[in-house]
Amino acid sequence: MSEVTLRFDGHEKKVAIGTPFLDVIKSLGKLKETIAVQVNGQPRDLPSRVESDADVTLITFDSPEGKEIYRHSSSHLMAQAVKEVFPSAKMTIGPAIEEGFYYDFDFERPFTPEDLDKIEAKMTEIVKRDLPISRMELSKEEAVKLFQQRGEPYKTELIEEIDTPPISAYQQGDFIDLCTGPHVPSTGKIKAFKLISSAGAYWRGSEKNKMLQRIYGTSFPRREDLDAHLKKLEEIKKRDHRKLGKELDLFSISDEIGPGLVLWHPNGAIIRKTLEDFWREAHVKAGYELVFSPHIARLDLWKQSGHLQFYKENMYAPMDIDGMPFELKPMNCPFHIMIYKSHLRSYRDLPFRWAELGTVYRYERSGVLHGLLRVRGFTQDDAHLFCRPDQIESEILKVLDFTTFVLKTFGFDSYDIYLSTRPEKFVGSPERWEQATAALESALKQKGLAYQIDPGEGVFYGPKIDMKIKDVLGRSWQCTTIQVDFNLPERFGITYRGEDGREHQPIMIHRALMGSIERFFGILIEHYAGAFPTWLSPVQAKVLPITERQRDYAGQIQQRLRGAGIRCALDDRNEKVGLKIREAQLMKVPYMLVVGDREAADQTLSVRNRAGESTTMTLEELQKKILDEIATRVG
RNA sequence: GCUGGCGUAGCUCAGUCGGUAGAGCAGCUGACUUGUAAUCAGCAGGUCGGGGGUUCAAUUCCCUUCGCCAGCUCCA
Repeated sequence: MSEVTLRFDGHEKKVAIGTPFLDVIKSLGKLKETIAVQVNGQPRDLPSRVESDADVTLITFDSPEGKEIYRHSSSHLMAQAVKEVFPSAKMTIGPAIEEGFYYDFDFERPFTPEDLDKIEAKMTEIVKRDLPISRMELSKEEAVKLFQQRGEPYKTELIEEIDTPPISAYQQGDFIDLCTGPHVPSTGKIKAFKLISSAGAYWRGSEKNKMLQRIYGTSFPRREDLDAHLKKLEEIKKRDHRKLGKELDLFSISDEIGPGLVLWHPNGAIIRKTLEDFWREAHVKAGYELVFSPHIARLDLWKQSGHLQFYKENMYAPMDIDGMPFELKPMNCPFHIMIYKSHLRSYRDLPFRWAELGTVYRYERSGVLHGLLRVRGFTQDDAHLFCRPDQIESEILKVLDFTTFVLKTFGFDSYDIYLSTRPEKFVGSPERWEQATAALESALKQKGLAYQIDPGEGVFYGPKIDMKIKDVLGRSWQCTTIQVDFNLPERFGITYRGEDGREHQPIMIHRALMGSIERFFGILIEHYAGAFPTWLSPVQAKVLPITERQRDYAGQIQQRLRGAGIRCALDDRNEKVGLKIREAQLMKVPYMLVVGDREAADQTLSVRNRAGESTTMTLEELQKKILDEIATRVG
């Protein structure tokens, strides 16, 4: 029998051709954690056999590939269980996703939580059977026949579209699913799993197709990892900005006003005001100028901008004013362009950086509205830069610096960045696209920011950089977008007088850092779990006198702190201090200032923070501490 | 928009297999003068999301409409 050499990371091993990788891994003592192998870069099942000399990497759950395989095998396990419990369910597709997996079934009714329990119990049983999972390869005809026999029409539809034979399928017990693999070697490998939810989903994601029943689940090799994940889901629930928004009295959305329209209560409004002040001040410091624009404009403006053509489905019906149609604005850009157009512009003037907290209204389908994260009226932290083509790169560099500064202020320092390039339908010349895309890319590189290219995902009018921030729970949120626009300058015919005395067309860059104030606020609520840093907290300190005897002293403290610019409240009700503390704590007030006879006598404060730690300090010390936290925006 | 679920007091939630509803918290009133996450007592509070239908009778059953939630799709 001939031998070949397998090269593992750091060592080699000679094995006989035809040996299953399973045996090789077993001999290395790594069978337990190994899910599959990569042979010369190709993922393979453990039961597959050694064919030739090769570089072999062990795939474990710790790698993204490992997770994918593990979850995909989990989805097969679930599908097998569903077929055993509900034989009439037709299988469709069931991939691994970010934090788990799902499988879509065509079933006569939605699955209930009780169904999920039954399915989960069946999964446990199948895991106990520890069925070997084996790969089979079939011709297209064989595959179609097989799944026809098994009564799986969706599978045969999928097979019909595959034109790279052979077609592979995986079998465990008498369950067979169409799949490219690889998979874990047996059902017993799936250790800890949980079915999370079920909901409708369209066949192939199109609402024209039949609604299928999707079951979401997740799985881990170790029980404690599953528990940690479930705990995180709990934590996410607890942080839901809609729940905290109500509890902390930050905002509301009223039926009587309409869906997707936000009321900012005083507690939310003061946070917004603080955010906006910070935003404006930072922009002025970064060389922007502030502008304002109206909420409606003549329909003709939107015709000229092209919004009426390209953005119609997000715009509201026009209103009639003195026989003239006007339109509620879905964007701010045309207004800023009109500011540009109000003068003759010279190349010496460029770039212009005009920023506006511009409130826009967009029609969103009712099913997509979601708290503050998806609304119909919102304020963009918008800016438009008008520059010469040779200034694109330096402007983008500045925007990137500025963005990271702004986001860091809120503790967002980890991003996923996407560079979207020219789509199939586009305006402007390919050369311009190339130039602008290169400028964006070069700026990202100079800043040392890691990014991914999203080919063809640019907007029709120009390439863009999108940044997703990662919150404290590791969830990502799309906020920042930086878009080059060749279209609007063209449509509005804006120009500047060049060095050569001729008219040139400026480049326009749209950018929003937070995206929208509403959405960003929603993200912040969840990010901070409602416990805002001192500079943002609606109430920064609350004086809690123990009895009526300390009323005067408490009042003086409040006045002093208020006078220093600190948002300080006073709870002088005839209540026990335990209750006052409880309420202030639930409202997540950063500093609770307990004053009793002792403090009044010593002219001190018993300062309790949100963590429940108390220290005694003087008013001066506390004031300095709070002012310092406000100034540095930490704490 | 689609599919499913839900809508009962300011909030969180019970309940009625059809006979017009109940708790805790919040609110109000009173007592208590209080030491680091809930003092006690009393009172009041709901055309059971809106409209229509079936019925002697609807919060309950049916239809419709609005809104919310989850998912799909789409996006700041």
